Amino acid sequence: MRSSDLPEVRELALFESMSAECFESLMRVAYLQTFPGQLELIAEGDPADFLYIVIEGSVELYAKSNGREATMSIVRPVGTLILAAVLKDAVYLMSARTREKSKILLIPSEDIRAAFRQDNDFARAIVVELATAYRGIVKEYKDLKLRSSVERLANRLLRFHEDQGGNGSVELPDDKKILASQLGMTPENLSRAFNTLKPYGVEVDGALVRLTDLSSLRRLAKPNPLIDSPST
Amino acid sequence: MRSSDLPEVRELALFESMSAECFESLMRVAYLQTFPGQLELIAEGDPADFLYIVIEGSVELYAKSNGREATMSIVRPVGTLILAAVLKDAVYLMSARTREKSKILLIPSEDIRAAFRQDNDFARAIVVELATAYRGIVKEYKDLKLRSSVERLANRLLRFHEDQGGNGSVELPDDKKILASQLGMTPENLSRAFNTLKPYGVEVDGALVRLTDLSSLRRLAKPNPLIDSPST
DNA sequence: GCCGACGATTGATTTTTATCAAGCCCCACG
DNA sequence: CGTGGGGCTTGATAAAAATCAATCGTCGGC
Repeated sequence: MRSSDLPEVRELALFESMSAECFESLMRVAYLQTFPGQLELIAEGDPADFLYIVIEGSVELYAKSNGREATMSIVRPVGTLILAAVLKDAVYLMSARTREKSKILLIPSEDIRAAFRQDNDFARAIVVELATAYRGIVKEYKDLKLRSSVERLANRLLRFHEDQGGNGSVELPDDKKILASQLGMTPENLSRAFNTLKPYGVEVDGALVRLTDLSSLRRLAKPNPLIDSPST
Repeated sequence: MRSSDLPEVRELALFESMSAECFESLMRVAYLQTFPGQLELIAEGDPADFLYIVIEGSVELYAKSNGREATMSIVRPVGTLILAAVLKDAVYLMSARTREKSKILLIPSEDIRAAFRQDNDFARAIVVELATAYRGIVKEYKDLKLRSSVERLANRLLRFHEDQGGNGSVELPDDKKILASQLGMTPENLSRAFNTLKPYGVEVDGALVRLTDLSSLRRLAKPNPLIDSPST
């Protein structure tokens, strides 16, 4: 494919400082594919053959062990999956499935590693990307270790609220089932957690949540920038 | 200080491919200091002024929120703390305290970032270090999200056992209080978890644990290389 | 050598969370 | 149009984990 097909990829922080030459040669070996929904793109344990970049749609990263399964995160356009495995030439630690029909760019990992060796600016961009990803998961780990499930939900709602402009209402971006798994609880418990938050001005109507008493919700949630702010 | 003072630092994966020149100039601005035990080196939220490298002793990384506190990890010689914050020029997400009298090398973060800009081999070494750290915490997050506390303990014991040569007995590297916090449980619950493992051949005597029925313990723990193996 | 602090353990109890079961609603599909 | 399945909720119950309280033992400091 040609790089002109995907200006938005070129604008990714990961690629924008890359030399034109390197970028072109990466794009030449890349595949742009459209996948149906609910398709397993990656199974954990498989060798990392490709770097995946979500162009349209969305992808769920999840992990399994014994019979259990947990959603790790949702990747939306334009975002990359599992850069760390690609760089280390290791196996994937997480599985990935499309949530809906999605357009994905696949770049062979050997070519990513070659570009990383050749292009110093690219190597530096990767460092920033990895450092950001690392700090992101540190925050999620703290969230899970230091808070109860009701607190996690309250803080997540406040974060959504801020992301969405902060006008008192929130649109849940995914199914409640997935939200529950992201927050480390069962769907039943998520439902009950919403009920617990009712006295704090949380009114649920399907995917729409109204926050009618923010100060009281904040008092309960005690949001912490070192856990909740998106990119500190 | 002179680089000849610390051959073991030069041998760190992070520094070994660095140019002699860059390494020398980093070492010139570095401080080697000895701290007493139980001293708070870093408070989360502070700007990342230094990269810390543990030369002797050990350092506990922990996080706080509301009243609660959780141990994130223990760094032993020769290991680095909070590289990601240094590279992003951000605030620390975790606090750090010495566990015992410890010798620490401090390198101003601005100098680390300068070296990262100048020395391409160093930039690449950082990528590997960060990717490894990222995958490490992904595993811990999976551990916490997908297993019960007894399973976490069983798997941790099996990992210690392997690290220590696998001769049927295990020496716990830290206080049980810290082990409990690392595993995401209270000390009381750790004690009870050891008791529930007794039928699986786990005999505790202080910091010494004897594993007398490995196959039965493994059957319970169901170790998973994508969670438990140190550096996959 | 004694005291006090702290780690560890145990028991009793409460809180939190998961599991099991049933029912509702809505939408896609025949 | 009806029907079936999936997402969601609710209730009842069970399991897991935390909390509170008390005790024991050890070790360092006075």
